[in-house]
Amino acid sequence: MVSIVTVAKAAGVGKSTVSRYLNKGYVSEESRARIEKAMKELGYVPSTSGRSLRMAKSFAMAICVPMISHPFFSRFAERLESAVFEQAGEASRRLNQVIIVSGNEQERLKWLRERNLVDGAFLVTHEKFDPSSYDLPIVTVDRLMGKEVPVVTSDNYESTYKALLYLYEKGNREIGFIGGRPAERSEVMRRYDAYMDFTKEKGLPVHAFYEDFAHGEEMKASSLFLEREPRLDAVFATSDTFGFQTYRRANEVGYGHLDIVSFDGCMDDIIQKPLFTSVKQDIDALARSALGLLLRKMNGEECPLKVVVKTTFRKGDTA
Amino acid sequence: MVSIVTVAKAAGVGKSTVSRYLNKGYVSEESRARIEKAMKELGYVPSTSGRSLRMAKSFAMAICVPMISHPFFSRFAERLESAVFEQAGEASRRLNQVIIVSGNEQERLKWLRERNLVDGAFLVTHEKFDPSSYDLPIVTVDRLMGKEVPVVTSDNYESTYKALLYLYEKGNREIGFIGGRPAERSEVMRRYDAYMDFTKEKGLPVHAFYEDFAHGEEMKASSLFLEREPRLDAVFATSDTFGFQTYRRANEVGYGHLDIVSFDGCMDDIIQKPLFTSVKQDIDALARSALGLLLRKMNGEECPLKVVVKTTFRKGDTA
DNA sequence: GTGAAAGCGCTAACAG
DNA sequence: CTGTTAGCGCTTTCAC
Repeated sequence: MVSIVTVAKAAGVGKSTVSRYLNKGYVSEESRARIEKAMKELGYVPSTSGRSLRMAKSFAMAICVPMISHPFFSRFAERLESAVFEQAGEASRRLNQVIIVSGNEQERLKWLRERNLVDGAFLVTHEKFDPSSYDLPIVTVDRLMGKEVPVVTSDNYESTYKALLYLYEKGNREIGFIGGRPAERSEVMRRYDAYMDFTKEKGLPVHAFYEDFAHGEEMKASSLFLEREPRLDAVFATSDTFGFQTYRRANEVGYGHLDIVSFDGCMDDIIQKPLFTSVKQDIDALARSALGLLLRKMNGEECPLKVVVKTTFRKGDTA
Repeated sequence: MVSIVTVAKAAGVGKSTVSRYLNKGYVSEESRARIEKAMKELGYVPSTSGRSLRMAKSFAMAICVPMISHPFFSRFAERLESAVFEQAGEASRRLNQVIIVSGNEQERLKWLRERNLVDGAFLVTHEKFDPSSYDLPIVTVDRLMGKEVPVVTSDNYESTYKALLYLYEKGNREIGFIGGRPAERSEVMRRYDAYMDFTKEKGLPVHAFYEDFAHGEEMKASSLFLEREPRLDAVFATSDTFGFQTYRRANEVGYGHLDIVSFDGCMDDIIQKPLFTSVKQDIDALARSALGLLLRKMNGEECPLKVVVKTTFRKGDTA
């Protein structure tokens, strides 16, 4: 294997000079040129294990999601992964790999942490969890974990409010709300706040179905909801999965016309028809922001505690 | 940090004895007890970076998929990840982590390989690719890469044939076939073979739409297909996404009754209604088999070149 | 600016 | 069965 020593010999310098070159330390123009030449010729690539051992870092990070097969989570993971790879660079000492943890957050993260297999983590879960139990830089998406843990989120309140206004201005007066209530404090709850405020302000009746469903129970929830609320003319759903199931169920039971707006708007490539009218989260921006925050945290830099990413309203076929 | 030396001292033995203990070498009952005690008390956890450096291995593997947000791929990744974590064990030197590569297979795998960041890889892609360009143990799902690369796959031919027979026995005589034709040699093609054989044997007309679509083009393809074939009474789709889009499109244009069977059957949790009549792949078994093969390959053990996993036929609402 | 040397945690000879 | 030793590739003092 071609190591730093091989390069040093070929370039006729000491190995620490090569290391310094790699780490942007002071190196003369002369040495720099010879080192670069040697590296190119030998096809040198720095060894991550060497660095890891020496620096007690892994250059890897974990992304924890409840279920990787959920549309939003898988897309988030996808964007995050690209973002990490882009900034990894050629011979740098930046973050290299993303390890996906799907479910079992506590156990897996503990395991990875103990072995120094990750330098930081993103939490996109709602699992009950004590952040202080790990001394590991953490950034969450949507989840509020306390003053020290930065969170990246969408403008949940404003965009939900706007979507409701849209439904209202179309003439709807019986507007329902369906969604999963997070078990832990989460920015996602702002969507519910917006609904409650909106209905109050406009003097509309409240038709909310907001409980702690597991992912995968959307179908059941939607059925119950429509059964309980037989006179809605519109529904705001906190996720595509809820929106889709409500749409399906309404068709199935011949509910009559129902305007539907869903939050997320990330399933356009799977369900192209009907195109859901949605509040689209900017998943790419969420992922990039989250990465930015984590990198800062890991470097001990100043780090904002909250980043809000703008959503866009996309009119589709369902409202 | 508590290392092997800390443990050795506490136990009053040499560090190589501890190492031997860890690696199932010869250790006296006496030493074993003292080491175990010391480890427990100190909360020792072996360092992966130390091992990686010494053994020139990463204990990580890559799973390459075209798109992690595709239902089948994300579920496969999920199962694989659990399987890996289960066998990782307490203080073992087995595979530890799964690194997901979504898209950009060539570039990313090269990058990971150069840095010794993976010991092996699963390929679930159809990207054009020369396996010999990496000296890395590889196992594929469905894809045929040559005599040295083991493949895990479902009983594509038999199960497709059975599904077609089912449609036939329901009385259908105009049975269509829609699917994406893999760019590279793939076991998936056996589904098409089965269709061609079946129609020939039964003397049925061929209505096949089988081209090299990208993931995400299912909707367009289904529309074109139904336009071109206005008289079908049944369709066999090579994936849930194709099946779903065909179903949607047929409803949309008032196609008339159409029995649909889809391959995969992995979207039941997203699209619970209608429940698709499907040939369900046993994703968990596929993942476990693939892992088994890769582990063998990585250990240089004897390794079967092909493992076929049984599917099950599940009658739903669509046929 | 640069090189020599130490050492991160581990495994694998090797000699006992 | 066990301890000593060397060394994986790297970064980081510390003198020069």
